[in-house]
Amino acid sequence: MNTDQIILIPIPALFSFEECLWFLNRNYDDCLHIIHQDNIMKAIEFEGQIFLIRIQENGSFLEVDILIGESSPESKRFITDYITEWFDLDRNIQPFYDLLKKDGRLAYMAEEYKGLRLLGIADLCEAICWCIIGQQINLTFAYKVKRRLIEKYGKKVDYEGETYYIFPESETLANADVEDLRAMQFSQQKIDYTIGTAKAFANGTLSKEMIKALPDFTSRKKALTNLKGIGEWTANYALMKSLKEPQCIPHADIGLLNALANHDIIADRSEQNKINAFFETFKGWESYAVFYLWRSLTVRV
DNA sequence: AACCAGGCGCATG
DNA sequence: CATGCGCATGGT
Repeated sequence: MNTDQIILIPIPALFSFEECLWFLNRNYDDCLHIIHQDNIMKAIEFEGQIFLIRIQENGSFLEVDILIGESSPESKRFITDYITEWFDLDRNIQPFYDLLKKDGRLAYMAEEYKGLRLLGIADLCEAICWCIIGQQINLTFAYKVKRRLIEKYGKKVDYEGETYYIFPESETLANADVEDLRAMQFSQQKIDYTIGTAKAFANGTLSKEMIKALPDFTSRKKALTNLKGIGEWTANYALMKSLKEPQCIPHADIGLLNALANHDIIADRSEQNKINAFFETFKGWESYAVFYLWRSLTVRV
């Protein structure tokens, strides 16, 4: 490959590409990336152009190959930033590991999940739509619905017999056909929420930059929950995945509650005081604690 | 075959 | 503010 098509990104301490890939894969069918033995491929868009990138480990670097798309200083900068954010490479997670090791129930995670990073969703609209799809249904089904939506409305690029998709533009979703969404097994409410969210992004009422610019966590959450279909759970999830806010707790998340119960942190779902006390000990790292608890739900064989 | 899913909005008390 | 209900349907 032409060296001009290659980007090398230094790997930070406490980073495991393999752990991250495994989490992205798990046992679900996510259509926004394709994972092979030792690399991951994904289509992303920059200035109206679709890029296909392949990421793999190369010594102490992540090697990014630009398989489709014009390599330029600008596009390389964009891709580097994109991957840095996606894999949360800029964060020093040592303080989180120090907290993990202090908690007898979770200390094992510092070894078993060593180097796992909070995987992000760069596009805020995508993160919210994904939440809406996933509300109150099982993940296997949620991924099916997501795939139907993306295959119908997303941009795509073909490469060596595979198709790589990009989450639909908010403008496209804002004008999505209600009957189509029903056929994809969106409930009527979720159609309203999804199109409403897409419209807010499309008409400029809402944007990631706008949310970022708000002064504090509470006001950022409030700006999201003002939208129909975005409750406490969705707002926390979206801020965690898209803005990488460190203090997100998707209260009432069924997976989180199950994980807390598995670790004997709570006995049943009503023990809010115990949940609060637990997260109090992870002050400033709540999102990471949640993410690692989610990780614990899928056992590696 | 009943019960559960990475919830939310709205109506009540 | 807290609780309860309908939504909607696949997965286990």
